[in-house]
Amino acid sequence: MAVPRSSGHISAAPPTLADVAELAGVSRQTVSNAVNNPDLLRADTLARVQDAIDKLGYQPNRAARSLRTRASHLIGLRMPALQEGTANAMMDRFVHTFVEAAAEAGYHVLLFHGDPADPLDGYDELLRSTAVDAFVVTDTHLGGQQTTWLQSRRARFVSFGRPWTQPDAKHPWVDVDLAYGAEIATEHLIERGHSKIAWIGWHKDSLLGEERRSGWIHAMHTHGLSTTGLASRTEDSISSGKAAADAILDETQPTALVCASDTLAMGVLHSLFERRLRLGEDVAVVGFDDSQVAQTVPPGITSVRPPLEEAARELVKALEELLATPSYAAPGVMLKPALTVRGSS
Amino acid sequence: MAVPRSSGHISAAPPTLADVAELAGVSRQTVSNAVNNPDLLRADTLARVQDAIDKLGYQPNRAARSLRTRASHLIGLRMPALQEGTANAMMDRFVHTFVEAAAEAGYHVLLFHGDPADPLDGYDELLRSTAVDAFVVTDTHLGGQQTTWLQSRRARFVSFGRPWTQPDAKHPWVDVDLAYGAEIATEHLIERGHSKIAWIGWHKDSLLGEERRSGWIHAMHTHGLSTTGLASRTEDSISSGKAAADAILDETQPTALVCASDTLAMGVLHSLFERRLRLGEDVAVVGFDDSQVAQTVPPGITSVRPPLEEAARELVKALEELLATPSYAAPGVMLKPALTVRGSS
DNA sequence: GTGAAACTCTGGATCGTTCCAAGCCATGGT
DNA sequence: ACCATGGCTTGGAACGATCCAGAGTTTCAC
Repeated sequence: MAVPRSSGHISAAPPTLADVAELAGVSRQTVSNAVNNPDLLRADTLARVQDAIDKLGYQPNRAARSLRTRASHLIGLRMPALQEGTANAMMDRFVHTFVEAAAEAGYHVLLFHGDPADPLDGYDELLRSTAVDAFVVTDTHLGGQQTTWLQSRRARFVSFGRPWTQPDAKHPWVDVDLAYGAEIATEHLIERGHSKIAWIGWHKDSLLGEERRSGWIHAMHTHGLSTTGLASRTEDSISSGKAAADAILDETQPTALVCASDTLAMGVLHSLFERRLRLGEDVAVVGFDDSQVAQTVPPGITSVRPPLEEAARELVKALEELLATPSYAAPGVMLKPALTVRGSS
Repeated sequence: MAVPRSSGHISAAPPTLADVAELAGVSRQTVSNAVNNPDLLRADTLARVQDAIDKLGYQPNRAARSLRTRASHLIGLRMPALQEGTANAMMDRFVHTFVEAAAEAGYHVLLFHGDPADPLDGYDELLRSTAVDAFVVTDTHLGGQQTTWLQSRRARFVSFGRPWTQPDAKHPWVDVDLAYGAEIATEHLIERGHSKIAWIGWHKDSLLGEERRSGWIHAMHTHGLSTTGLASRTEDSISSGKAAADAILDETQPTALVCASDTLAMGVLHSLFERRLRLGEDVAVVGFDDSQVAQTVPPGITSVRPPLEEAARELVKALEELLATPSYAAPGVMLKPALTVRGSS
């Protein structure tokens, strides 16, 4: 249009490539190259164009660029269901680092919402409208519906969580070895002199639950300790954690408990509170997730801390490769958690 | 182009408006109208076009639409700084409802990250590249930098948090009346028979802190109770909450404490834990924010619960109006919190 | 039966960017 | 002096949608 803009700084309509080109006295394409392939330009031309860009405060229009390149530089993330009344806010930490790492790689995160009852809801629309370049899927342990569906649509995605039910899945994934987590938690308690160490975990049909439980069993057996009468399986809620603790404390009188989640650990704390037992002195407790609750409850709950920051960064790395080479098939990455020791043990 | 696509369902390239038009035997514009202004079409034509749309699984390409209409249907939200070691994860609840409400209004949320040291970082790029239609600003109590800057750039935005330092600000905002929150918290304790009720709050230069404190003072004075020696001002951390509680419990021996945050309340709990005092029996405690920690710690901490869900919905409503009528100037909305009573009082 | 208004539908231009193929201009070997 | 070479730059076309002005069709009053 060649309509000269006053300053470009506070003007209502942002400057375009053509404006920059005119100011610098070059063609549109040269400006585009200056932005995307600076090494194609002669040094003096580049400098001139850069000056014009800075002067106008030019930023390429995202919609136009997306349209032409068929890439939005957006990564879709469906909001995990919010669980009130539990201790688990770890998604916060994950999302935070993910957004940060994605920004460094030139991607922004598109948060969307889907009907909690339908794990697929929301993906389709974004995919069809080419609104995002890829997805991050988070709740793979609830069954592989999302990943199989996305694969069938040839959508690009990475998952935080191994493909539990599809050993042949080819998408990149990152997960945390929580069997190992349960193992170091149990061994920590053994080192502290405990030998009657109970397990409070989730129902048998929870893949995650059985995974964690196996770590406890392995540690116990390695050290020649019996596990009979020491295991309990229940819902992931405070009240059922309390009920399980009540039962096991009455029956077997363990001196320490390993819980499959901080939520269950809080249930145990409720049981201890009622019995007027002192946490960390009369009974030791270890939780999972290293949630804010574990961090702040006096005297602090020892907890298995998943390396969410590292997981987020690994996922972004995988995404970059995936988007650079469409055929990219990464091996999954399994990360090891660490134990954060606090007053409860 | 008129290249016929095989099925449109699993094909790599999504169907376009032209594909639909060809299949339905109408022009592109007619399809566009079918999507955006269905009442302009004759009933039978509309049905025919709809059929074609369904058959091909057509969704308008977002980039193309954005380019032409200059609207991205994205709302920018800068990730609030993550505070580990505090009890405050309320942003989670807010963001969740916000994303949900925004989705209903046809908007998605673009999460971005900015240098924590620079409250403006990140906004500029998105604004210049016309990546978002508007922003939601959240931390207004840290000073009005973001809002004044956005206003000067003529950006559209709403804020969660009143314009503390600019009484003449014209953007829509929603906030929670936390002076009222402190008031009902204090009155709740008075009703339970307490009269020596201490306040543990933030430093004097914290606008939020003084706001909440005034509610406590008001309630105390209304009931003819003295506040001398009962107020304490400190950092928002567990350790300083504990220190403040230690000091005030030694000096004035209050029977109840109102804390400006759940984090401070947890500090108090640490102090009680050390002194072997029973929470809710020997000493009553009320917190702020109704965080997961307050919900889960035995026997539960009574806490002032901000209506984050309602706030998020109000903000989306304001956004819709703002984007519909650019000159829209809403009065701010002030919401009242409620008290969630638990075992700690 | 006729003209105008109302209703439907169409084709071309456009949003701002990148892709593509071709053009320009020095350089250098013959 | 000439043509090939390669580095830089250019104008036109395209991405997929909507805006706009106009064309075709129907409806209805006179």
